[in-house]
Amino acid sequence: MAGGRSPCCDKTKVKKGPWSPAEDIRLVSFIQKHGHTNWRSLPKQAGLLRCGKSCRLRWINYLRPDVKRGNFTPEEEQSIIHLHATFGNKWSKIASHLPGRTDNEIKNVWNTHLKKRTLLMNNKNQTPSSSLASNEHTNQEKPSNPKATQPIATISVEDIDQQPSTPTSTISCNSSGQDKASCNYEEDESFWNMLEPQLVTDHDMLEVENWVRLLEKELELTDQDDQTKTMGEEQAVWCKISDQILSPLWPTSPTNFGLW
DNA sequence: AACTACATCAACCGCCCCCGC
DNA sequence: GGCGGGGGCGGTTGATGTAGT
Repeated sequence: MAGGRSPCCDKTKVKKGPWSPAEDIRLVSFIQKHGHTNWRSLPKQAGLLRCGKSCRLRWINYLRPDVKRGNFTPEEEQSIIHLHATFGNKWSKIASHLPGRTDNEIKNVWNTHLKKRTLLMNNKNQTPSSSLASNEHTNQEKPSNPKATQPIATISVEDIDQQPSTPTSTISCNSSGQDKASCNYEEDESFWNMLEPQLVTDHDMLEVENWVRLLEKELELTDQDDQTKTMGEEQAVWCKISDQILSPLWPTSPTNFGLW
């Protein structure tokens, strides 16, 4: 890097740290309308004081509608162990075998849980359990297209509810507004359909714009408020978005939400 | 109840790869 | 073929939550 390439953004003019609900909404609505052809210019176009890379990370890891939230199932954990044995620290490669899971999430799970577990196993001179071996064939070579597979796991509302709630991880598949029934959205073809590129009509655009405007108005998330709201207030606002507005719409009624 | 240590995970940083010019 | 820019990846950090004393 001698000679120095230009930094991806002006570090003095970008906001760092946890994302606020208002920023999330801005990013989601912008990507819904325009997609993400250029991450570097996206923050400026979307009116975000963020680095393009930060936007990309936020979208990929948390805001994408197909991101699976909640605890990893034992099957997923075993898959990660096996895939790590095969690929090493190639987290994106491992993630490609686990639909809905991100490399960052997998990396975290490995570093916090699975690494220790495998070390313990190795110390005890044990091979992974027989159940693990039986899972090997079912999980190791998962096609990257999740549509072509059986669901690798079923996320239940209870699973998700067990997660510590953080104000920065909220536009997610959290159907807390629903009953305690499990959320088998992966089996729902409409869920996967919404991930496919679709023709965007003017009517769709209008609906999204209206939806975002309604949200911002209802929650008083105007630009002016962005500057003045305290973090606590933002968290409260975000709980409101998550519990009252997003949850009933997403993912059970993706068509209500947007354009995918 | 207060304090400390440990665990978790979202986010940042910097390097590398790929692709277009 | 070389160069530059953008995107992607992996390592690391720091804030926050939780358990233990």
